[in-house]
Amino acid sequence: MGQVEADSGDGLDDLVAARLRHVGQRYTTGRRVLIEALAALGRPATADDLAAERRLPLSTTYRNLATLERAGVVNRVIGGDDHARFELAEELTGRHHHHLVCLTCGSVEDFDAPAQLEQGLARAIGQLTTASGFRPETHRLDLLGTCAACAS
Amino acid sequence: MGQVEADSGDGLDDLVAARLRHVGQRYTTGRRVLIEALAALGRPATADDLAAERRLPLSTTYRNLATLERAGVVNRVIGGDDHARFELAEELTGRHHHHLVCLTCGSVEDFDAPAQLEQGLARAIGQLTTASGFRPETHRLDLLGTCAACAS
DNA sequence: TTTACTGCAAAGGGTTTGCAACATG
DNA sequence: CATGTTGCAAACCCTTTGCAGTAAA
Repeated sequence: MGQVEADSGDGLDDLVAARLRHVGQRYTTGRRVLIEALAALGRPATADDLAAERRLPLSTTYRNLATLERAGVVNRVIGGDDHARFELAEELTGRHHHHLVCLTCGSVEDFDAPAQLEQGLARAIGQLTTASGFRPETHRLDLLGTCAACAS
Repeated sequence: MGQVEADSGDGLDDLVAARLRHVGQRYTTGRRVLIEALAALGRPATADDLAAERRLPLSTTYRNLATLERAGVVNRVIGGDDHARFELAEELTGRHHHHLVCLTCGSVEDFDAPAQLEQGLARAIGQLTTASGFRPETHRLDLLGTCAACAS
């Protein structure tokens, strides 16, 4: 499918607005704030993080993150604890990546896999499709371990 | 570290008993039932599944699964919904594998990755160790999509 | 007989939702 | 004006825990 690229701030805004319109939703201030926070942070954040940093009510934060997820603008990420984390969808950032998950504090960082590994993955996934009834849409590759902060 | 193999039923029992003893816990009937159910099922199951099938109280099921996890006998698996899923640890089954996660119903199935892919993964992980402060311990590779049952 | 385990009921904690007021197209 | 959105508070639901009784070493 079409991979869309977003370079600077306002280009991203336009894209988000378009996607929201596409599912019959508005691009309100609260949602723009969330997008800005996610773009600025550059790694998966919990709803708590976002709500606290931008002084938003938790309920609205969750609701808007859900809406943005439905619009294909935000992705939910599974971390190391029971907090859901959110990041900008890869389609928006134009950058496929994976996650380093800290088993101690639950934090998540981004990490780029070598191209060769991605190719191997794609090949393996292609083979699998025929073997079982499962229809793969995407994959997630996480490295679980200890982050720099927790290792010290 | 040492990879332990478990062939038939009672060998597995002995292994589990040893691991439990090692953390000062007993191998009770309830725990044996859980291990049996997990071994019979052959794929990640929710606490609900296990409790319902074997007529066990949910609380005891959760508690025993936690104990078994602490003993290194059971692993917690992240699925497609908010239910935690559990499976026998790879050290016990002697079989490294990954998961097919259904985005529709949340179910999880096992799947073996090609050896070549695993090698590529190991290599990429090795390179990463030096590049960042993150210390990887293990990895998880999940294919997200639609299971055979939900595709129909 | 000491220590671990069970089962019930109640509490925890992240997430979602009902509802009335508000804002936006 | 019609519809989507907000914010508070309450509900939800998976999971954990306190406690009194039971079973195992």
